[in-house]
Amino acid sequence: MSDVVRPDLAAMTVRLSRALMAAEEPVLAAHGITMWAYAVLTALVGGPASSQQVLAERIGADKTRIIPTLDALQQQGLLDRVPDPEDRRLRTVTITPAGRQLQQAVCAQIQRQEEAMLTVLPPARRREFLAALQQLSALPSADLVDRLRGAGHVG
Amino acid sequence: MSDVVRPDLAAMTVRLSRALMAAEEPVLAAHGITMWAYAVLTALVGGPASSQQVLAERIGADKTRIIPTLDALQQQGLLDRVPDPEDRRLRTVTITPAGRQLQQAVCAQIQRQEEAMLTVLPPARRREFLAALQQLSALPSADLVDRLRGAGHVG
DNA sequence: TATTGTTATACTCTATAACTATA
DNA sequence: TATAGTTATAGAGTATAACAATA
Repeated sequence: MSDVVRPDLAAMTVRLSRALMAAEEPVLAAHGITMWAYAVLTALVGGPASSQQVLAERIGADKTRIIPTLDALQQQGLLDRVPDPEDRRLRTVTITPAGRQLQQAVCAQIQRQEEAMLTVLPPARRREFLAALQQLSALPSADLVDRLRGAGHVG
Repeated sequence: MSDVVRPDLAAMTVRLSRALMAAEEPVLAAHGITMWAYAVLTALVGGPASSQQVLAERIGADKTRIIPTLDALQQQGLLDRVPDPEDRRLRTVTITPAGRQLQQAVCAQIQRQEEAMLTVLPPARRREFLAALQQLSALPSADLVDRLRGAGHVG
């Protein structure tokens, strides 16, 4: 199994990620939002965040890092920050209809681009690639790390 | 085709990349080299680089960015920089036997970790995932960008 | 003059640590 | 006292531009 020569996974995924992000940039710019803003909106599509910290963790960011982004999005009317009546330290973050609409528009355009790239892959391979990617990236971070660290006990 | 809901490719690959890089760090540190140093050594395994600029481009870096890395690797006896006799502006960069040995050791350890992670995938899916990743990351950057930008003219 | 390797500077991004308010 | 949100500061990482050597 290990005598098959291949580049490291990290090298390949980083390379791919860079190309994908570079392709996203003009789309995002055309809609007047940043990559982080898009990440925030996408995280809110599935439902409100009970606090800004929870929201930050959900997108792999620090709580301090998303504050300017939240300010901008709120000013643009794309999300709301409402103090939690039960604990006024917390702010529930909710996407607005305008925010949802923008996210959907950007998402559709980005995924259209991605599909164009994926046409290089034969249909079956493309299907399995997407499934594998979803499966791996759906793992909790801790699980991913554990699996990576646990090399040697390969069953 | 486009009514299948999935996260953006970039979101998934970036997430994966971060986990993979985090797992590589302790391995690299244990061998006394950085991520960029490992990238340089890996790029040289297949053969010498005709110039530092060529080498930099091969790993997606700027020519100025890898100079401290090259200094360190040379001092560690892991690569050689030899002025090209035909054009003394150029420096041919070659990996040394020690460098090759180190790269192989690190690579083996990293890929053992990666294999452990990939065991979550059914065998067929894992095979297609690796094949797809190699196919996509083997595309020249320009091709990748073109394919991404060219959404709509899907042939 | 144009290009490689090098260095130095400026800029962006990120992480850390204080500060305010609520509990 | 502990925690959420905020702000400010410091640090790492990156990009840009200038410089010396060679063509």
